[in-house]
Amino acid sequence: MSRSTRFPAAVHIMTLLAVKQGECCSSEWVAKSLGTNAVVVRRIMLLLQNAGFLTSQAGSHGGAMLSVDPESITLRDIYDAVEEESVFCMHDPYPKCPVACCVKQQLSGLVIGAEEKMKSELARTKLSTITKPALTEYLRMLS
Amino acid sequence: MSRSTRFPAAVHIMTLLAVKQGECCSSEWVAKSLGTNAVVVRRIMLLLQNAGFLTSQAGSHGGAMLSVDPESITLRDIYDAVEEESVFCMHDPYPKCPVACCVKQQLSGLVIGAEEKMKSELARTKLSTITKPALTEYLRMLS
DNA sequence: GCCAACTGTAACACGCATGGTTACAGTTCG
DNA sequence: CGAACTGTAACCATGCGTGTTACAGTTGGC
Repeated sequence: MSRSTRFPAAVHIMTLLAVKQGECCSSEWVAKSLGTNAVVVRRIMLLLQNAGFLTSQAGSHGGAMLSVDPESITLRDIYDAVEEESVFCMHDPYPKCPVACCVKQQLSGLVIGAEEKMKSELARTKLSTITKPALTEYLRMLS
Repeated sequence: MSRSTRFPAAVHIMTLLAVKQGECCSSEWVAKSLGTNAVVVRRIMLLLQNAGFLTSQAGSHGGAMLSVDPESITLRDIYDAVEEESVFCMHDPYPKCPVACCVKQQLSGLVIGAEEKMKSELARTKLSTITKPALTEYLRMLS
């Protein structure tokens, strides 16, 4: 896979923390649900911490906890927190060709606009849209 | 660079052919403007041929020619022709965790929608929007 | 104070997509 | 026939993302 799975993983992490609201979750436990390694989870959690979406505590009985209301952030916020690269990658045309330069310049603006539309769509969905049904599923499993 | 430069390169190629409308352009010549190799150009040209956007002719004085009106196709058409992978890549969560499965299922639909918005934005721009100013630049260079 | 259970972080291996490059068979025109 | 092309295969280098191990630092409980 050439594209990053960080975004879906980050949403997954945030949802798990939301479901376990109030409890500290160890990266080991979270990694089980993601089907991956604890270190991978901690790497993504660091990005989410930098964005202020969760806090983590070292030491025994430590772990991570949500520090925002799922109602107050959107999928775009999560996307921006973990995915810095643009989905488009410009090539590097011959600088002395006027056609090449013209194309590059115009296209640059257009792809930024297109990517922005994608992010705007992500912004229309609150994290709670994901976490609420997940909580329901979780409670059903417990009973 | 992990993301593909095929889309910008393809738009660049189509623009060069539009500017040289009626003439056969060799992949060697196109490659100069792109700042890359002739084989790389031919690889992308094959995708554009499959989409019916250009035709190429083997043999001496061969090369490629545009086979569509720049007014009649959009950047989305070009994007779809050369870029098959989704920009989002789902992770593979632990299948027995109800939260994991719930997140994956919901997110799948949402990211498809977001990507569609991006493509829709590309569809708003005709190829001619790029080729017209490029032609102007080209003519200015000749004079 | 010590141990167990955590996080943070570095280091390295691995797989995979992309692009660069060379090579060569096939086609076409003069 | 030879020159100038395309189409295509083969191989390498590079970069990114992920998996994995290892280890220093922190915290709570005994």
